[in-house]
Amino acid sequence: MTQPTSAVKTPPRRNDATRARNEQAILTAAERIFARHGYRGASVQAIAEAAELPKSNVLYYMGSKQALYVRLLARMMKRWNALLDDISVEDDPAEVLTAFIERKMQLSRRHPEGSRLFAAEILGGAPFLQEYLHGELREWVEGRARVFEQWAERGLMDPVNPVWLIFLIWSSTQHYADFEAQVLGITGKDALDDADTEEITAFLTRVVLKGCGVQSRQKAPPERKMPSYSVRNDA
Amino acid sequence: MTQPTSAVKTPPRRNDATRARNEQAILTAAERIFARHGYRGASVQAIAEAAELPKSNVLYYMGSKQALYVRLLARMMKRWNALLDDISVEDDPAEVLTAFIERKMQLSRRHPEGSRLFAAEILGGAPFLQEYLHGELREWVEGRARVFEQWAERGLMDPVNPVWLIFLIWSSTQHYADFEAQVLGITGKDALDDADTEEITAFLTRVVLKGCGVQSRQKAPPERKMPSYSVRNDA
DNA sequence: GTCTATACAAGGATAGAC
DNA sequence: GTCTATCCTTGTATAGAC
Repeated sequence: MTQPTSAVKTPPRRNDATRARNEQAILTAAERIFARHGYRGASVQAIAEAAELPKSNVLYYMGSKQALYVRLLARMMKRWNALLDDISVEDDPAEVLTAFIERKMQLSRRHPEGSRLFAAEILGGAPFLQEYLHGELREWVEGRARVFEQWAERGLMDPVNPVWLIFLIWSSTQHYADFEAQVLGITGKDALDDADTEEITAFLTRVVLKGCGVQSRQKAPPERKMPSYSVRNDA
Repeated sequence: MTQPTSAVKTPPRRNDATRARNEQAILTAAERIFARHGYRGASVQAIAEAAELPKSNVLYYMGSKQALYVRLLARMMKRWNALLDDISVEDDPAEVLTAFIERKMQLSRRHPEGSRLFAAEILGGAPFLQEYLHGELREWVEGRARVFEQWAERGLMDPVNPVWLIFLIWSSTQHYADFEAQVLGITGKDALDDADTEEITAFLTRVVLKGCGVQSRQKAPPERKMPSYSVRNDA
């Protein structure tokens, strides 16, 4: 960014690719280390080793440990915001809630480290995310909550507290990323595959929709392929 | 333990009370610090300051940072086990699930720091709890799962995957301790009071029971006081 | 632009004074 | 039994060699 595009002296040339590659390696490694040990517990040394780079290289690229951490948090918030599209009273409750649960599950599944990074930040009292939680996110929740209330008034779902409902969806989906170690320990699996994820998504969708008495205003109820699991899936 | 009960020379006498008081202070302080920063991120220094004792005093009483941490984990597992009573097919599904959700909420509410300590441990890959997760806890889950399955066979509830159901209850209740910072940020509250906790418990009970088609084999359905919240409870 | 060498604070743990 | 002083490691960050 600081370099003119067509400088007379072009010393950094093939280094652009190196830089991009190194930055990527650092970000990926750091997300894992921060997720695992929290901000304080993570050491630049450990991040550097995971990225297979010298320690000072990490600081050279990222400026400081804190800058790196904040950058990762921002990246995760960006991913998060990407699936927070607007909804209106006119939308179909069943469809909206189904899509909500599905996307949230996918986010946790695609970015488990980022998910845990976020969790660790909140667990520690959210020192870097106070503003976000009290501002942007709160407004988003209130907007959705108002729509849920209107649906309830129109008899499209039970009159449940919409905020608790949002928390229910967040927590139950987030669980599979944040508590992965527990999930794997109990199920005896090495990892959850796509089939597991689909089954869990179907289960959560079913319970939430039925539990809140959500009506589909379209044709058939959107109850996805009946999640009556066929075989017990432990070790 | 190393001291004979009736030694001729009884040098430690009035110190017993001091010791008990100091140990208690350390355990309370350490639980908070470990919960907030994880095992690595927590420093003995910070724990000592929170307990208002010199650093080496903490190590003197507890032996080492790791011993202190393990002790706190064990204490939390003990609290946890205390509410894991046995159930049988003969029990009433609605009652059992209601009690389950209620107790789990109470545990998170009474011991939020312990709850977060546990969460941080799992988030970090559960290095100290591998055995517990793969052994004791797994067996407990399997036992309960079998009962849920039998209930489903008898038509007392829908044939949902019992393991996902247990995870749903764990995650949705745990959320209010672990993600407290987020919950407070979004609701605009300073803290959740007893009324909030009761309302949330009622909401979760309702959604889970209804969502899983749980039948009460007794008289009236155990739907606790209808949780149709009356007033929006944000700031 | 990259990395080795180093500065200086904070980490866990212990020896020894009181 | 308690706490000060100290050891050695590890932490973040930077200066300067290449």
